Amino acid sequence: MKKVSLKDIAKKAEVSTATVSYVLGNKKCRVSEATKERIRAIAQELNYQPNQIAQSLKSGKTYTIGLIVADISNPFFSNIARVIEDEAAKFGYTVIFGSSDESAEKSWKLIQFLKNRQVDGFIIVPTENSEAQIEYLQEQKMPFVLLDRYFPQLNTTNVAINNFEIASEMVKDLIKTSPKKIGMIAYKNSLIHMEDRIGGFQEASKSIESFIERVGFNAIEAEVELALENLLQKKVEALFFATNSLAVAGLRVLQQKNIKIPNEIAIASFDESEAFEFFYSPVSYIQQPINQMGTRALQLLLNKVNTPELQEKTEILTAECVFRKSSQR
Amino acid sequence: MKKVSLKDIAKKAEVSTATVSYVLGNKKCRVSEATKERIRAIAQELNYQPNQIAQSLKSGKTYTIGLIVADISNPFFSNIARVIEDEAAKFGYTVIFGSSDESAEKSWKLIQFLKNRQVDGFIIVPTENSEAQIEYLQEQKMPFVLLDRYFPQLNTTNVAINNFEIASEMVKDLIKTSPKKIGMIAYKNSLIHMEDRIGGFQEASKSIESFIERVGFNAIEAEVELALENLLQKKVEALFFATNSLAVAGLRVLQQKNIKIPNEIAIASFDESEAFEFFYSPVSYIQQPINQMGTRALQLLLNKVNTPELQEKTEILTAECVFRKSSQR
DNA sequence: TTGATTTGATTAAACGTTTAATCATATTTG
DNA sequence: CAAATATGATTAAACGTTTAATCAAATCAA
Repeated sequence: MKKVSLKDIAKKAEVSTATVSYVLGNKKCRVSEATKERIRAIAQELNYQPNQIAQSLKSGKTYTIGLIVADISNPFFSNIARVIEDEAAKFGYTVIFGSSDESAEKSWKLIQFLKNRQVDGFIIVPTENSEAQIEYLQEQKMPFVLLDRYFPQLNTTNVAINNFEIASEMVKDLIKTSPKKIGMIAYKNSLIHMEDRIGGFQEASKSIESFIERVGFNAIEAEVELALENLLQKKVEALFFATNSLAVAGLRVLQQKNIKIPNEIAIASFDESEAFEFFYSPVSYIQQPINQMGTRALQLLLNKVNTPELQEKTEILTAECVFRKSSQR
Repeated sequence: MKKVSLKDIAKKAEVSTATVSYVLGNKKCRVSEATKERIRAIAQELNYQPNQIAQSLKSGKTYTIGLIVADISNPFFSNIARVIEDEAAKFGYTVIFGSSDESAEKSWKLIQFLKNRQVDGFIIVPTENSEAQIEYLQEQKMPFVLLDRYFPQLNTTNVAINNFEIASEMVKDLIKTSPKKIGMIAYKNSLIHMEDRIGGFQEASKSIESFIERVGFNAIEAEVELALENLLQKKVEALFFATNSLAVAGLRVLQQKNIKIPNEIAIASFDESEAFEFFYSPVSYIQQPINQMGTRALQLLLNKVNTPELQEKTEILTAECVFRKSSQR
């Protein structure tokens, strides 16, 4: 069952492919109504579907965008992917995605890969040390939007949240019962979102003793356990997790060590997780505006795709604190 | 910064585009080493990247596969997507995905959409009433593999799990302390995976009184609450959830109604969820072999893509029961 | 009636590749 | 030394579209 092309329709209708193209493309052109009808009927009959590859080659547009996230299996990113997918579909765009695993090398491979596939633009959650990749895209005049994180020294279009302020707000709540020591578990990641979360933590806890433990991306379980043990030795009375993955790993350890939350230690976390609500002491968390993040990123990208010389801008959306029992001593 | 094409390299190297194509494509051909070197150097210098769109148009292959899941934001599917993505990348394939939301209409739109984008094949988690779509793909000789569910009456290649047996095993464990009544909450979905889970439940609980409540996909929260209330009225002493989403909604209600698990009611669920482990009485669940499901589906698809007349086959992988406290009375 | 305009459609080139067929030139063979 | 072969490269068509340029015939105006 060969694919039906314009040529097939043209042959059957005894006209040129150009005529068929004009008619099916609804271009303004001079073709008699009779011929139009005939062509449309035949197209319908043969169930003609235009070959987008050929269209893309001609037009230089693929109506495809590349989405690079840290890890599509992380609910935060899969939820954002879902939003972007839905929003893109509204405008006739398809989404191709890839996971960088926070590795600049993988990220570069993905960029090359997707660029060869001629995506019209990128939405990228950048990894550490990927500045050069971003600058490369700029040189190539390839439209893109950075999401979740960005590089302050680079003039790019970004969609992010008020990490510093919201972390500070959450931590202030965490220490409102005046503990003497507080701890934070964050990733070993120098990107702005992480630094801002840490900055907010420090700002809010500057009046008391604070400790920060940072773990790598690889052996989260083991490293978080170690980090937590260090903090327990310091006798922290409150604990702030920089992401949901860290919190879940942390909860596991806390539960296992049978530490009473919030009485012995009050806790709160960034991001959401289904686990938070069912932990015996429901976990306070910072809710990111995922829908907005996805739709804005896509909107800004499409703007750039359609208007190349647009000014770069950074959009900072506001997250919200959801207070539950885990932080109320 | 226009894109560099074979033509640009050819001009600079003062040879024909054909020669450049042969050299960069590493085809066996008769070109002197000197020329080869010159061409390769220029390609490197100009940072030539082949235009995959043009290649695809010529070859009829896009090295792209379409993945249609029920909902990419559901961890079960995003995890599978991740596995498929990684596996596909190994073979130089890209994944384009879409969420059907269990709607045959959306599924059809996605199939059309992806087909126009000339994907080489599909991995589809089919929705109810999409048999015609599947048959259409067969007529079109479009390679595809069905995942998670399939239509027994259609001769297709499928990757699924032993839903009946594993559900039966879990339910048998659930009733080993001889409760008199057991309930199940399932989706209103006539597809085989759901029917088999229900079948396994019935088979295992045939010696006692059993009740089945089925809820729609839309207002899960409200419907699950209603279903649960019905079952509570029947005074069931054990409860089996057909999926993680149903279980999470159910746990919410159970927690709110302050029902003691497992003492008042023993529970177990299909699928995993981060919530299960942190529920005060960790939830027993059926763990699906997600890695295998993804890799096998992709493998079978690539086999079909490369060997069109391959025989259809159904691969049934085995899930495992993970017993925790919630089912031990 | 002649020239200008409108109408309905075709031609041909282009997008960036791939690849069979062909063609000079150089080298080997008998 | 002529014929056969090997070497290094080019030509041209094709994939399925789009679209500017062109063309022939019919209609109109003067």
